[in-house]
Amino acid sequence: MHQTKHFMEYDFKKIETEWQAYWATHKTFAAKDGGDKPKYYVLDMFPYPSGAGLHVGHPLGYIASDIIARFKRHKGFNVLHPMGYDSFGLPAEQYAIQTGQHPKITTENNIAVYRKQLDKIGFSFDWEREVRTSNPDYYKWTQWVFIQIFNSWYNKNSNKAENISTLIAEFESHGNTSVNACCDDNVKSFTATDWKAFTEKEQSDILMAYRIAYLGEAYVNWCPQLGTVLANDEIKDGVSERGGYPVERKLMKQWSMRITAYSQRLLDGLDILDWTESLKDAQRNWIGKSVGTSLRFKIKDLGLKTAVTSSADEGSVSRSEYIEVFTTRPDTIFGVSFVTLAPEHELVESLTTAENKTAVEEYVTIAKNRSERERQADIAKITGVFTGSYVVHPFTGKQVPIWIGDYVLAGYGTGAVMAVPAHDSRDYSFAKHFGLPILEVVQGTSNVTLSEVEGSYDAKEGKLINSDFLNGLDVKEAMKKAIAEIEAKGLGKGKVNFRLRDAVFGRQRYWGEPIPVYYKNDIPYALNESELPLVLPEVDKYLPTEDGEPPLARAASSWKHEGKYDYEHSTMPGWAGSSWYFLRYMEPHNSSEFASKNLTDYWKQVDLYIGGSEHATGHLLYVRFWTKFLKDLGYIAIDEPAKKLINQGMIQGRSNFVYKITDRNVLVSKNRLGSLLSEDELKKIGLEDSVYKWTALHADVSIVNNDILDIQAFKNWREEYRDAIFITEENGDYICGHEVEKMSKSKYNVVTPDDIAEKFGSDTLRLYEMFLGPLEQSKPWNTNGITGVHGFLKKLWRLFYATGEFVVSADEPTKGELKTLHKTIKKITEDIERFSFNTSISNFMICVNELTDAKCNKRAILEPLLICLSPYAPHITEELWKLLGHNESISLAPFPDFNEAYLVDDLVNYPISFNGKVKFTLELAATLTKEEVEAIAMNHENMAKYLEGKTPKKVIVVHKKIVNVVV
RNA sequence: GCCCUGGUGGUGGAAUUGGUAGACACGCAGGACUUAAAAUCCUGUGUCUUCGCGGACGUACGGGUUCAAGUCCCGUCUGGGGUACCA
Repeated sequence: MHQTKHFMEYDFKKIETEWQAYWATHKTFAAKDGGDKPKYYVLDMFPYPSGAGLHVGHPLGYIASDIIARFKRHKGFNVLHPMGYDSFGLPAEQYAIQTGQHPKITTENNIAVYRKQLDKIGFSFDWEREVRTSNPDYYKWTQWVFIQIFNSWYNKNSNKAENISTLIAEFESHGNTSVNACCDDNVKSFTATDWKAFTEKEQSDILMAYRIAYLGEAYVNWCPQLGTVLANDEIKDGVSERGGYPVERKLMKQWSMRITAYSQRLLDGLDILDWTESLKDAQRNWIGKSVGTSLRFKIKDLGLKTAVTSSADEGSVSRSEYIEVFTTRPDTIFGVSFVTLAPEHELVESLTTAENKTAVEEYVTIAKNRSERERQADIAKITGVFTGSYVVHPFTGKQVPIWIGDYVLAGYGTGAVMAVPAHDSRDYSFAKHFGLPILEVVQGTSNVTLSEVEGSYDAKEGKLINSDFLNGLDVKEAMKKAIAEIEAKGLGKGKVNFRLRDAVFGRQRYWGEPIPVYYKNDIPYALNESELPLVLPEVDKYLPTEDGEPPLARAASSWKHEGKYDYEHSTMPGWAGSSWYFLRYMEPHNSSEFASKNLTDYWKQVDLYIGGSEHATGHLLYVRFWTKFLKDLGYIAIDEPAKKLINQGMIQGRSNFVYKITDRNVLVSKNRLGSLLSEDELKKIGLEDSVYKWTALHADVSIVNNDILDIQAFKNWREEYRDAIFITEENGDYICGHEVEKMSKSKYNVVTPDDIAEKFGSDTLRLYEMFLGPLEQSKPWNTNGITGVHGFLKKLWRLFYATGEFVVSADEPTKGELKTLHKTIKKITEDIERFSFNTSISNFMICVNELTDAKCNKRAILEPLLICLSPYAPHITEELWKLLGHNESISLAPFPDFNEAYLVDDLVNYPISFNGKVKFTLELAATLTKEEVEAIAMNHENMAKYLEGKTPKKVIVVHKKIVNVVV
């Protein structure tokens, strides 16, 4: 008797460990490199194995992708579903700095923890293909890609990257005058003869200006405390994301990637991708294309000394007589009331008149030294200074003052703007602040003039006024005409600008890929492919050297190329390894190529990519860039890494609080706060009256159940509260407060998947995470409903064990049972295909509820149901599948076919509504025509009651849907 | 500020193309089984009103389109995410 009982219970722990072991030993989920089946590649965004391990938020996306992977296998696809680790990164390095432990050890330990946690959830990853970016046999190929990029230039004529040798050949035969490349702005022109006469160093410098991976001067976010450069997305609120240290702007020689060469293609590529519009919008904004025109303003000669510029320019006139601006609103040219230069603008000094010199110098010094952080802090503060000089308006001939303002950025456009305060809010604020004129030239549709409202009219709609030859035109026409006029007069030309900046590629850190470059006579050379990998050397400390060199400068003196030449001391940024990893999974153990062409051709691109939206503008732009680059050079056949992409929402933490009276060891239950305390209580805690101050303290969520604190557990948890007095509710409960916050250790609100798996099993965890709500929506974690999905699994189990023993019947299913099954197959398939996992679980619940009510234990129904459910709850379904007598894993079974015939209803339930409000319903034969339905409804006994003697104006019958009577 | 999202019972959420709002689950209340608890099962549960039948209201708010609006349009409020003067 006892044994039978043990058998009939759903023993998830035993089932789950056994099946996880089975999948591992049978390599059930290994992907095949080819075959007759169509391929399907499902990828999760690369995790960084942090020391804290996984919390319940992390697996959300993995569970979704795993369901898809398993579903696609049932549907007959050859599925590639790999996992690995983006294992270079700052936390392990910070830990190394603090403790001296090699980041490699830290990383390995963390990975071991991750792996154990992942295995427990029952994912169908092909672990044979695991990759780690910090392994030399992986980063060998990251370095190889770098060398390809270093050895390439971007040819605007062919509109793709080409090997640098084609550029050198062009230089040797024609110089650079007819080269149409993406390169540094200030490259001088030279002839073939010049080129041949240049020294090796000079040639190297020139080529550097063309390379797609190049060493250049760049303003970077320098973090002195970390001794490294940070990317924009590694900075939050002006301080480093990790560590929270201040960050300043600094001009440094840095390795960079000419991603800007790909701006237009990165933008265009978005159109064909099946990504969410919001994600695509984020990328579009980040790339920031603006179409406008360049325009030169002649500087009014006030007897200033001749301006000196560093760059030669096209055209016959020396640029020093002009200020060039970029504008997207050439139509507003007659509204220009001043011109503003960035403080760093090269003409600032020469344009400053003697009487303004002191003020300008003072301003420029302050503005230049203001760190990014300060500039962000008082963004609202308007600062600027007048130079004393003027330009001449190209159409009116009037003089226009030249100002300097730090709202103009040196790095965008030309570093100078034509200010139209009436139609640009930034110019408007500046003009208001300094009392400069505001000239209205666009009349909005509202007919309200600017003097009647505060602020500028920025919209690109309306008619031009006060604008000479543009008068009466609408904005669009005026733009065209203005550009035509500007071009005709030789003042400028139509131009496109991008907000996207080149990406800094060097980090002054230890724990990253060494950049495969060495320096000989001050010239950087890339390593030969045969010399890869350049292995990360050992160092005594993970800090910069005393004279500010990166940690790699600490490597043994023998760490030199050919024993003599210094290697580059910077390492690659975190995004290097993740920019191509999806390709390595296609052939992770290839030692002669990053992946062979026949395999990249077979797997092509990721069919479904799941990950967090925080990577919208970082990782996802870089991986698109590298993919396009590798395509250009012919290494791969596709130019977008992922066809479809879904962002899973964040799972936030739900923190609990207890309330402590200041200076007393007394904790007050939430609902008693601010209420009167009894005489007894006051006496106990030594207070005169019920007025007191209190603070909220985080309580560990694991000792709080439905906001009720386990007081004893709390005392055990916190030594200092062992003797605390608890002011509870009347029933003796201590109620905690709660708040939604980020899940983190310091807030004691972390829930790990292990906790859940221990209590309810991994199948329950998987179902519950999906049941919580739509995948893409953010939501706080809370276990309130978990018993519901756990109960569902038990109910499923009981379908097989209704009598206490495992019994299934071979009887023919009834019409009703078949309907239940096929309705479920249909819904589940639709739901999976639109990634609506929460509703599919509801549908499974409905199905099991109906089968339970029907007392159905028929094999013909339960077998297909198990297959449908197995992507969601793989362990329990494997077990029941085996008990049904199968020897092979359920994951190999084909998905059941859906048969519409079982769903056809004989009757339709027609709601009868009056003016849209439903009053009663009618069950009518599905075969009835619209007219018959109308006739039956109108003659129904209830009709008179609701018509209240009125004649219906109109009756609308929507076939098989609804009847609406208009009265 | 700008861009993107969301706002539906006590709670998580459902309603796929405009066609019975609140599926499914939690919680709560009552009941069955049990010495008791756990587990399981049954019934009820949007709000107001009514003894009840029923009726009225109801998808953030205000308008509109429509025979019919959670769904479409206009305006407002509000939660969350991204971005930071990009001319």
